[in-house]
Amino acid sequence: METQEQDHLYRLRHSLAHVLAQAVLELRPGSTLGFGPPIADGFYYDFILSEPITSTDFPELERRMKRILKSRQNFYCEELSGKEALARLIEMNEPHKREYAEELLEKQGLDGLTFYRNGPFVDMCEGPHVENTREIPRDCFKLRNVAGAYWRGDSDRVMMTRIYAWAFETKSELDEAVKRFELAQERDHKKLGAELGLFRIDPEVGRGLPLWLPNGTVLRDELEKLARELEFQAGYDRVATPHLAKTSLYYTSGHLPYYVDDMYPFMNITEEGEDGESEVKESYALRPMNCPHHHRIFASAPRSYRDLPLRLAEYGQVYRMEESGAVSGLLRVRGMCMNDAHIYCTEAQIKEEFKAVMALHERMYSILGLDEYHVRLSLMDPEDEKRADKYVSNPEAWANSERVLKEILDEMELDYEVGIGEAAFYGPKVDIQFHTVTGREESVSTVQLDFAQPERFGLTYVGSDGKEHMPYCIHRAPLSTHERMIAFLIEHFGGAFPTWLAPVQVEVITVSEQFDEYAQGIVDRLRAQFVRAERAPSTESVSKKIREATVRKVPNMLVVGEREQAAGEVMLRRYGERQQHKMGIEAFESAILKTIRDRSPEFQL
RNA sequence: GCUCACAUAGCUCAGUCGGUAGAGCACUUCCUUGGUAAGGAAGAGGUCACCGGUUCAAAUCCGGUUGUGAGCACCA
Repeated sequence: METQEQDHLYRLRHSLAHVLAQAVLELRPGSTLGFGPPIADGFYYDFILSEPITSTDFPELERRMKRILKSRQNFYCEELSGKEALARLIEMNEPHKREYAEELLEKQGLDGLTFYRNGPFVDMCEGPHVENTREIPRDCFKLRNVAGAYWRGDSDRVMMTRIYAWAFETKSELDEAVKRFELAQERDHKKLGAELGLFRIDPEVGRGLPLWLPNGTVLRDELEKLARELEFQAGYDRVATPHLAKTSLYYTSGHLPYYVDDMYPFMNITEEGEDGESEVKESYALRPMNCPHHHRIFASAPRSYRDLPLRLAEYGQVYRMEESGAVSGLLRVRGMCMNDAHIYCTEAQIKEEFKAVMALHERMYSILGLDEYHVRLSLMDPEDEKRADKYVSNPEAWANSERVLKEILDEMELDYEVGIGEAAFYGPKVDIQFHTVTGREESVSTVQLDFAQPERFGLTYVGSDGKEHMPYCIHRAPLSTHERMIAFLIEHFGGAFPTWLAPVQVEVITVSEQFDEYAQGIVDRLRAQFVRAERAPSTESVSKKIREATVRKVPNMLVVGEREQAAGEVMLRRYGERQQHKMGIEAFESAILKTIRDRSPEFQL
């Protein structure tokens, strides 16, 4: 039953895509078609338009679509032979459809193709569709936005105009989805980041180079503290390395030439040669990743199998010249600080270390309250295996590490999807995928088993047999970068962070100025215990001060007046709760210290 | 990088037909000492993103640049 419903929704969306195309061809005669599939929450259709369309044309398009729905058009399916299909597409003057048809017939060896007709509109399409447009409520869809999209998802091909739309079975489901989306936008990390004074991206400093404001810096510090503690317990050693290195380091690492487009241009120090020409004396690069520095630390001393696994950890700042259109808020930046570590181990230790890394992920995410993510095994696309610009050539090692990663995930009984073509240039990886509140998917963490770099760096350890062996390297960053992780945390909590993470943990609010001294005493003793407590300005009304603290999403408010002062008490008002709790100062202090120490999601009364 | 849209006070926004700029909040000062989401008053704050063009006159129209957003491509 449920799948039937879903099938019907699929057919409805798919049919609406044809209705949209029909309306667009009415409004912009001479336009040609790309693809128009159903997607989550609706559908889209791609066009090459004879005249541009913008969202100001949406009312007119929607009117036309409704008229088409009302006109009770039947959907007819027609099967044509390959020859007939191509002839039809030529006649229809649909070059992109024709290109795709040729590919389907030649490469995939199909005998024929189906066409669907409804009213005057004909489209080459697999179907399925509804039987008649009257099955589609006239108020169950809404045009959403217009965007550019490359034909066949290929940036070397033409850019088409894509019109997105929402579509559901009923108007109420549509309204709900639109409402949900609008609410999600309220949680957008860019919006909350500005409102809560967490970070700012200043064009004067540079695109994708966020400035961390005091409140946001608290989030970074707390995350670093979390990582330091859990990684200490997991046997990591902390190191610290510079943000740049000689360019030659990246030749050794193999990042050049694969990665050069993502690196800031090199800093060349020149000197005038004997011929008067200036020549490059030294060249430095801002690092796009931390691994080469860590590899040099591994190489800084002779290593024995007794030293392994060696786990080198650092919150390392890296810089990547992301393309201008990719940069967005904190999600895609050009300067970022990564919860990085490299684990050097023997072949026999790989599985145990990898599993420990996955377990560390789970522990960190459970503390942060993040439970909506999925695991992706990212493999190379076999079609691109030979492409030297895409993947390091070492078929045996690729196959080997692919097998090991699969075995580990299966042994851990983790649910995971497989992402073909998502591998790193030097090996397959396990990615942890999150969705933003508005539905965009991003990798938060990447775990990689690296066979290539230890070899390129000539890393070795002396085994129990007295001979030199090459270590394996596991790259991991469970807390991602500060930038991306904090973007997700802001959206996850809607800016209302749990006490341990909150920039201001306690706001002390006096009923009137005469209790300022009492309030200051509370602030002082909490701050002495490293609780981030503040006193609200004393010249405002109580209501105003409560509103201010609420708007700033401070998790704990303490209201104090005559009654509290007399009894040595505080009145605790938690963010989002109306119920208040009266308690002694000592009781509050020990409760909040425990809440912070345990990183508890709720205040422990 | 590509397509489209947008850019007015710290923030959210208004500004009609082209006639040299406005509100609320925030900020500063004063009054108010108030018991649970905005107490009152006054003040200050702008090269209307930038550069150029059209015009007697440009926030407004045109072109370019930069930045931002959505989407596409990219994403160790």
